[in-house]
Amino acid sequence: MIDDLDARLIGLLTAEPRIGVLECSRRLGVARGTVQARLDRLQERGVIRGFGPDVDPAALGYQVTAFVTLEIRQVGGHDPVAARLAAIPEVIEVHTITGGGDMLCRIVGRGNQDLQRVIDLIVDVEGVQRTSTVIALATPVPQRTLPLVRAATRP
Amino acid sequence: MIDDLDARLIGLLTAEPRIGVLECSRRLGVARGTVQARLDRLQERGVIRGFGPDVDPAALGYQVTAFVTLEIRQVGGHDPVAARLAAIPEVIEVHTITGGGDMLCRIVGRGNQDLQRVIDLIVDVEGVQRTSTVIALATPVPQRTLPLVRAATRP
DNA sequence: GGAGATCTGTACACCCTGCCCAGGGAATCG
DNA sequence: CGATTCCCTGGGCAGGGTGTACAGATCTCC
Repeated sequence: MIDDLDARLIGLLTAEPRIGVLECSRRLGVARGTVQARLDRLQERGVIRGFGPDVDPAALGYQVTAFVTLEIRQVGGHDPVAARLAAIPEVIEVHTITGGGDMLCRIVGRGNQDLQRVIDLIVDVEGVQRTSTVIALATPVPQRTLPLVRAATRP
Repeated sequence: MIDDLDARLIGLLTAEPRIGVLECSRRLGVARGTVQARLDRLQERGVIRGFGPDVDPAALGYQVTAFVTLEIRQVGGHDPVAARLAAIPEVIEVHTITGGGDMLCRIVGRGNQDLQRVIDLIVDVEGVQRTSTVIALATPVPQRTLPLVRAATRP
């Protein structure tokens, strides 16, 4: 599925995204063309989705993160609700889920008070019946995929 | 906080991460030095954390995502638990939270059966008392920050 | 043992990057 | 109001990276 060289390449790019293909080849001890081919294939296969800028909401003033579990009215299905949620900028991510709730959203706000405003926006969404919110106080493990990449490596 | 030009720049880089500074300046209709300066400042201020490769766990074989709420034993605090969770590659993200539970983790697995293995690993973590898992069935809104960037723009 | 895939080393043309500078606005401050 | 400061522009320069192609050496799997 993934190679040791691939894993090291991803690790290197994660640690220092600014370096180019040539520098990668030097650090990894392989030819430049190899790095280029690997990168192309990783992107082709979808392992690497892209190199988009990693924006920090906190630096934008959105310093509070919360997770909202939604119960929605069964008629109409999830899609219309998801579409309306997507129209709210502070809604960062939406999943449909198993279990007690129907959907799980990650949202952000400029503060606890602002968070209330966002939650109100969500409650007002057509089809949403009940919400339950937990606030993220700290993030001991920020989002990461590197350990996964290493774990997925089969030499 | 953030400028319209900044927002357009981030939007452009999100849409086409491969383009360089010069191409950005052409598309935005500003001087190259300006783009360079903006980018530097955005990174300096932490708005852009970096340009790391965006790895898709699904393409690595981890096709199931789930959210696990943990209750932990109060003695000892969160940190030791977080450290042990961080040692599990399939644990992608950990937050401490308000409300019924104490921690919220995002985890992935190669399938529902593999997910059970990961959950067992978490249950076995010293200090974890109870867990409650919801599986993500679909992701109508994948993680995004662009709308936030636009919302944060003050001209 | 052979076919197909992959890596290496190299070469070439192009143009992008990082950096610096002088000048012109525009906004802020006293 | 004048002065200061900040930011953008347009330009130039040196250096090196990128995309691409190709032949030969290895490797791998059937």
